Amino acid sequence: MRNGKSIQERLREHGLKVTPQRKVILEVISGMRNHPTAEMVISEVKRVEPDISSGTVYKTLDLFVEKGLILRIKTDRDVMRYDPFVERHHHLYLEGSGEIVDFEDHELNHLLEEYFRRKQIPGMVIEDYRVEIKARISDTKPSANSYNQ
Amino acid sequence: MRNGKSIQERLREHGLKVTPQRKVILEVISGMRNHPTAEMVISEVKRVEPDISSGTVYKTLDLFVEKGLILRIKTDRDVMRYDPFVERHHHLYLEGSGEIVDFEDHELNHLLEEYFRRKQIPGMVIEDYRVEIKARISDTKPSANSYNQ
DNA sequence: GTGGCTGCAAAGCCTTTGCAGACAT
DNA sequence: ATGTCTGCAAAGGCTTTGCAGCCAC
Repeated sequence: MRNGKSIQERLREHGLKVTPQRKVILEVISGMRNHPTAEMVISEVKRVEPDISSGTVYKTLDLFVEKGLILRIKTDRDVMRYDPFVERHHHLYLEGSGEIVDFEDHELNHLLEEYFRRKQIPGMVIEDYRVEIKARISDTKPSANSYNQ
Repeated sequence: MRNGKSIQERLREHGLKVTPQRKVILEVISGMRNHPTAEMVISEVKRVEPDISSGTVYKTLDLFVEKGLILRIKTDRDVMRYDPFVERHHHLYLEGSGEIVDFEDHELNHLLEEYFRRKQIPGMVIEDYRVEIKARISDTKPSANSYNQ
């Protein structure tokens, strides 16, 4: 509904059989823009439909990734995370909180498109790319730079 | 020795007590440029010094990451991987094999440096960034571009 | 001498798997 | 009608943890 297509349509378009569980899971994760862990998806899903089992959610998330409905996000520790937003975008990995925030910027996309159009890697076909940005919240002192530790 | 500093020096410089185990682990991982998993490091380490325990390797890898001697690499499934090469560089994630290959390119680094110098993200301090590139080995037809699938 | 490090093994945790029954098409 | 999906629970696999003894400084 957010993008004009019903949940059913989106499932069917990706060659998936429509079941109540899949509808709930896709609906729920589509609304989560915080790059949820499986556990976060599970608890949201169970809020809507308490009888869905965790195993089903795991299996379904795998399936959605495989079919391109969602992305699996790389993390350097931690557990698996998922992203319902599949267009090209980048990620800010926040130090400390461990939060992952979307970073979309037309200029950056353009820059990289240009670059990768020119740059060919011998023997390779580039399928996708994204920038992972490590960042931290700046100390709340907009007035001056603060050096700490 | 590869970069003019002894293993001991590198440990001490990073504020670490020098132990035989740490020397072996750092020595071994410094020579591995294939982004090894913990398991791969462990088996290499045990080849040199069979009595080092796996737990110690895990603890030591964590410590090295924390102290900035090595990097932990993001993967979207799979297990943890490590990278002894800490300068700015990018990663090619190869479809199929799951291999991760270093990608260094001055032009790309320059492009991004420029970009991030101009681009400030409000409330954030950018600490690091790298591009993750999803790629696959192209079919072995060097003569012409090959369109497949 | 002492705080930190190691080895060992067990525990922990997230995720996957197997299977019988239920369901979508 | 049937091939697939679900729920349940157990198994799996990687990583972490606790603790006693040892070691680097």
